[in-house]
Formats: sequence, C-alpha cells, structure tokens
Amino acid sequence: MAPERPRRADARRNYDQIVAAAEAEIARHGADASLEEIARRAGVGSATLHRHFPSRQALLEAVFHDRVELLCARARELADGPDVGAAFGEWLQAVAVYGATTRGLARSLLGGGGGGGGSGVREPGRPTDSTCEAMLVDAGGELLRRAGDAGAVRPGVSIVDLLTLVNAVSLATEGSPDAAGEATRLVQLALEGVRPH
Amino acid sequence: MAPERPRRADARRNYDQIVAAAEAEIARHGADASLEEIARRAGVGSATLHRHFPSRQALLEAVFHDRVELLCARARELADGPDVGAAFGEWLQAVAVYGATTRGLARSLLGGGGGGGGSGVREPGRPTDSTCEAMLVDAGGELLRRAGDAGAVRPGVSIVDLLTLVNAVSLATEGSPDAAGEATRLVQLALEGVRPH
DNA sequence: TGCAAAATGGGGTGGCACCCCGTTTCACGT
DNA sequence: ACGTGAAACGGGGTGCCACCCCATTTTGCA
Repeated sequence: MAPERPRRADARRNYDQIVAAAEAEIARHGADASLEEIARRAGVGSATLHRHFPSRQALLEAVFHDRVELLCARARELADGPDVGAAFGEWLQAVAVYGATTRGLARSLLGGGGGGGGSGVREPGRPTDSTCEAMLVDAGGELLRRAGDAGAVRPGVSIVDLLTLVNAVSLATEGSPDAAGEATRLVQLALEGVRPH
Repeated sequence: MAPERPRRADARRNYDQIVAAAEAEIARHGADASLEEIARRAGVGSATLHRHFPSRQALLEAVFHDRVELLCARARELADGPDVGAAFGEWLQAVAVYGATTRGLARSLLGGGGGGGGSGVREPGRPTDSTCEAMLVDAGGELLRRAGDAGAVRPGVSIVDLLTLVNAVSLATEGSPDAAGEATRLVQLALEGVRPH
C-alpha cells in the first residue's frame, strides 16, 4: 500500500509536490479533500496523482508518515524516562491530541473508517496494511511492555486495542472547537476507567 | 434538523418508502450510500428525497430513530433493576455493539464526524442538533445518575463524554469482521481503565 | 547523441449531490 | 360530486468528482 519513492527525477519531483499540496489541502478540507484539487495545486495531471497513489489511503499515509515518525521517536524517548507508567499515559494523550488536531490523521490510521465519509469510505474489508499504524504499534508496544513490567498497566491490555481506542477518540473529536481538550478528557476517562478506585 | 412527518397522504407514503429504501441501502453500503440510488429504489425522484431530507444527517436520523428509541427503552428498564452499576455498564456495551453492527448509526450519532467520509462529511461546524443523540443522552443520563448514586461510577464522569467515547468505538470498529466482539472489548477496556485496581 | 523505457496529462466516462420549474395530485369547501 | 388552490412531484440540468486510456514528452543510460 505504501508507495515506493519513484526512481526518475521528474517523478520524484512530482511525487513531492503532490504530497506537499495534499498536506495543505487536507489541512484545509479534511481527509475528504478533492484529489483533483490536490493535483491542480501540485501542478500535475490527475492521472499522475492516481499513478503515484493508487488509493486515497496511500496518499494519506505518505502525507502523515513523517509526523507519525516524530510520535514514535517521542515514544522511544519516554521509554527511557524515570516513570514509565506516567510516560505511557502521557504518550497516549499526545497521540490523541495530535490525531484530533491534525485533520485526516485519525482516518488515515483507522484505515478510512469514516467516510464519508463520505466518499472517504470503502466497503470491502481491504487489507489496509497501514504502515503508519504499524509504526505506532511498534513504538507504543515497547512503551506498553515497559509500563506493564513496572506494574503500571493492567495485564491483558493490548497496544492495538489502546491505539484503536485513542484513534477512535481522535476521530470523534476531530473538528470540534476544542478538539485537543475534548480528546484529552476522553482519553483520561478511558485510562482511569468509570468505576471508582 | 429532524424532519416533520408530512401532512399529505402521497407525501407520507413517499417519506416512508424513502426511509425504508434508505435503511436497506445504508445496511448494504454504509452511511455514505448514494442518495440517488435510495431515491431510485424508493421509486421517487431525487428531488423528492432532498425535499423531505435536506441533509444526509436528517435522513440518517429518520432511519435510526426507532432503533435508538429501543435502546432508550432498554435503559429505562435497566434503571429499575437490582444492580444499577452493572446495568449501566451493560447498557453502554449494548449501545457500542449496536452501533458497531448497524452500519451508519455511529456516524449518524456523531453528527457525521467521519466521513467519510467521503462526501459524508461536512466542513463547517453546523449545529448537528441530533435528536437521536439527545434521546440517548436523556435515557443514559438518568441511568448514569442512578449508578452514580449507587457509588458505582466515579464522580465527574459525564454522559455526553461516555456516549462520545462509546460511539467513537462503534465508529472505529464498524466494518471489522468481528465488530461486536471488538466493540465489546474496547468498551470493557475503557470502563475498567488501564491501570491495575 | 540516440533510443527504449518511464512518466506524463488532456480528455473521456460514469456517478453523484443538489436544484429549477413545468406538471400532477391531493384535500377541502361548496 | 366536483372545482380549485396549494402542496407535492420528478425529469432533467449543472457542476464536481474519481478513475482510466493512450498519444506524447521526458529521462537515463550506453
């Protein structure tokens, strides 16, 4: 799914221009931004966009790849800190806030489960095989393992479930006036649970 | 937003046929089903559909209204049972499972925050004023209040947050092969929290 | 520099949301 | 029963979009 970097110079140039234009358009109009408009702003034909990115998901992956990598780097930093349990919660909060405030990211990570809507939704359970999600699962999984060893996480909790939950929160709060605050509150709720301690 | 029932006999007949066709199409293709196809299957012109339901959200509300009412009735039943705390958790699970297995419902309840898509997503923060969500907030709020009185729920937890969280889970798991199981697991995780007790 | 392969993009197709406005159907009063 | 005004209808138009075809251009390498 994740497109390889093209080999020829002109192709690489167009690829980069498309990703840059997509980043801007998605920030403006969300994950359902018009692919034609992106191609137009990138100065390429729409066929070129579709050749480089056979699906909307592939384009989203390329747009968010670098930012997701930053989140993963942060996870690795936190894993070496003093209080791994608190660090894990903090990281999940960061992922939630980042997803809630970066239009399109949450959808990209959940494999287009929204749609979009609109038109951003695909029917068949196609193997999304999201590279971005895999990256987060790797980095977050290590952090979770250490937090579990420190006794800060209930056993049986999986990183995939947690990330799904956090991304779901991002998706639900994206577009709200106070997306960051709402996402933080909801993740906090999920981390602490509903019952009294 | 919620459309009033039309007065004239033919209008009422068309209205019902549209809702029935929409229910079938949405079950088949999700919340982003084609409105033209729905009109076609209902045997009406597309203009008639748009006159009765000025937005996709309005149609979704009409389609799911009855089913949501059932969930609310269940909440009222559970509120009179012996163990209100357990009942509350059970009800949230039911909402999550129902949303995860009924295509389009979660999107409808979150006011089209997915969209998916696709064209199922709207940019401006239009006042969704979802009747279905208000119904769930009312019925669930009462249940939450009683569970709180029984000491089964941490103070400061709001029903709106909980329903947002649960609907987010529905949205994220909708379309998965085992949507019900996954939704159940994630809600359970959120109810119990991440830290050990 | 020449040439095969890679890459391009204009334009076509089919589908969609949404709306205009001439036509049909209904409800109500007589 | 029937005429009439208002309500409702729907065919068809507009503009936008995803996605693809294929004649043409650009590139890298020998």
